[in-house]
Order: sequence, then structure tokens, then C-alpha cells
Amino acid sequence: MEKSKNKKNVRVNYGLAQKQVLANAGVKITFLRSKILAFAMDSKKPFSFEDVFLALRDTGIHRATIFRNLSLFKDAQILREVDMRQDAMFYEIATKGHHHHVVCKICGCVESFDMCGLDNLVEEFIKNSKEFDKISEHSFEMFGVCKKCYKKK
Amino acid sequence: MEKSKNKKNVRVNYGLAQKQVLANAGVKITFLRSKILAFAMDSKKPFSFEDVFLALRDTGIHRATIFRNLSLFKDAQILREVDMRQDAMFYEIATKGHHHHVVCKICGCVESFDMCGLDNLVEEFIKNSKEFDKISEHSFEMFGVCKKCYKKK
DNA sequence: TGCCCAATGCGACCGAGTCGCATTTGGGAT
DNA sequence: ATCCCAAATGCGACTCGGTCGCATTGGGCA
Ligand SMILES: [Zn+2]
Ligand SMILES: [Zn+2]
Ligand SMILES: [Zn+2]
Ligand SMILES: [Zn+2]
Repeated sequence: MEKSKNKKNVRVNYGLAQKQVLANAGVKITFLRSKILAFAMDSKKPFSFEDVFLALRDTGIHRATIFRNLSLFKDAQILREVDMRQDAMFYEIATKGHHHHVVCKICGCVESFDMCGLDNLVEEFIKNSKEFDKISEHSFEMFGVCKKCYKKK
Repeated sequence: MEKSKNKKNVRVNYGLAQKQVLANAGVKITFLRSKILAFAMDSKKPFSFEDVFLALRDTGIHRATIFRNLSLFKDAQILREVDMRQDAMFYEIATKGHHHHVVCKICGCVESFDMCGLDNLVEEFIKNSKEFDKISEHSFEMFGVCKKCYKKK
């Protein structure tokens, strides 16, 4: 796979899909951004800074660059943050649509569900609220022990 | 107000309610623990390390002591952690029973609701889950802009 | 009252995330 | 293709929440 390090006359493959997404979001296309985005698009579950860092360590990418781009992608609505109750923040592709997770309290594995079913309940909360007229977002994360971890005990 | 610093023959008021709670949880009773717990019991909403530190700064309490005791109280089921999507972790009295919050995205103010109404939905998720048999906890946090902040714009 | 171990103070340390600055690079204009 | 400049990156210092090990203090009990 091509690397941007090769000094001159290099035709870098930025990836078609990633290029599309970045251009569409009005974000300048660079080698590292397309790499980070490619990783994000391939990932089957929410990922952390650490995951990106490990995946791209052979490019010599700097930590700050990853943080800056994750933050940029979040602002550009390319990624969204997911709170997994771990030390670090997790991310996932924002186009995946609203959904929720079940997280294993032991191994940290994640199962995603596209269903939500919370709109009625949110309405209920607003009706009873003294201080809020409108609720624009919600997070609903479930926690348990996955089948694999349960067997191991 | 009494301080434990006064050298000798000081009758320190540990607070009846706090003493009860600590003894009940099998936790040794000290001046600072009763102060932290008193603050926690008085607090109308989830509080952070910072809140405790400010409230007790006149006692000269050390940062590490607060962290250690918040952690201890969590393990002893006196407090529970609440994730408010801020930098720092928040806490609230664990006996307050299961409930949920609406958090203002601007000023960070919080409204609590004793209702849950998610048990059915959680059941639904378990039925559809491939990797989990049982969900032991869930978090459900809502986010919006409070009436006060909305007016200011 | 005095003893012993747990609680505290203290300061070094850690790791996630940020910032300012020097260097490099993407991409539009020529 | 080349030039050029703003924007992206590397770099390392810094901030801040939180932890740790060790020396000192003070609860609780005999
Ligand atoms: Zn597991
Ligand atoms: Zn939902
Ligand atoms: Zn507000
Ligand atoms: Zn609930």
C-alpha cells in the first residue's frame, strides 16, 4: 500500500468512498484523514483513539493529529461520540443512524441495535419537566455480561 | 464550626445521619468522611469532585482524600456514579433509587426524574440479542437546552 | 489511657487530551 | 507542471482528572 512518505512523484490512493465523504462534508482531503476515515468505515463497532493509533502506527501518525481529526469529524457530522463507560471516548460513523448499544462489562464487546423506541418516553419526560421544553438528544446504553464471558466463569 | 485540627479534647460533631449511613455500610467514621457525606446528602443534584473540593476547602482536605472516599463510597454502595458527559465524573446518593436525568447542553443544569419506564424496552432488546442473555444495568440520559438558557439567546 | 492499623497529607506520577509553533502538504490559480 | 499560501501535521510542552507509595495522624477499642 502506498505511503505519503515516498518522496516524490507518488500517486497516493486516497480511497474513493472516503474522498467522497470528506468532500461532501466540506473537509480537506489528506492522506491521514482518508486513512482514519477508512478505518472508521471498516470498523464493525465503536472505536477509540487507541484503536486508530494502533491501526495507523506504521504511518508514523502523531497522537495530536488523530485527536484533531476525530474532533473535526465529529463537528463535521462524519463521526459521532459514543459513551461506552470506559476511560476513553469512542466513535462511530454518524450516518449509521440513531441506535443503541449493549456493552459487556467484562470484555467490552458491543452489540448494536437499530431499534430505539424511546420517542414516546422522551415525550413523557418533556411533559413532566419544569425546566425543559425540548429534548434534542438522548443516550441509552445497556450493560451486562456477554454469553462468552458468562461461560468462562 | 468544629474542625478536627484543634489539637486536643475536641468533641467533633460527626452528624447523626451520616454516622448512621457510614456505620451501616461498614465504613469507618472519620471527620472528613462525614463532611463529604453531609455534602452529598445535602446536594440537590449530582456533584463532582470539584464541588466537594470547593465545599470543604476550609478544612484543608487533600485532593487524593476526596477521590479515595468517593471511590470508597461507590464501592460501599453509598454513592453511585453518574455520567453527565462533562470532563469529570459525577456522583449522587445511591439510595435515591433508579432514575434518569435531563442535562442542559449549555449551562449543565440537571433535572431528575424518578420514573424509568424502560424495563419493557430492555426486555425487548434481550429477546433480539444474539450475544447477551441478561442486561443488568442501563443508563438513559437526555440532553437539551433549559428554559433559562433558551431565553438568553 | 495507650496501642495499632486505617485514614490522611503529601507530592510524584500517569494518561487523555490540548495548544502554540515550526515545517510540510493539498489544491486552486497561473 | 509549477507556484504559492492557507491549512494540516509533527512536535513537545502543558493542563487536568485521577492514582500511588510512603510518612504521619487519628479512630476505635481493650
Ligand atoms: Zn464479554
Ligand atoms: Zn434512541
Ligand atoms: Zn441551561
Ligand atoms: Zn431506567
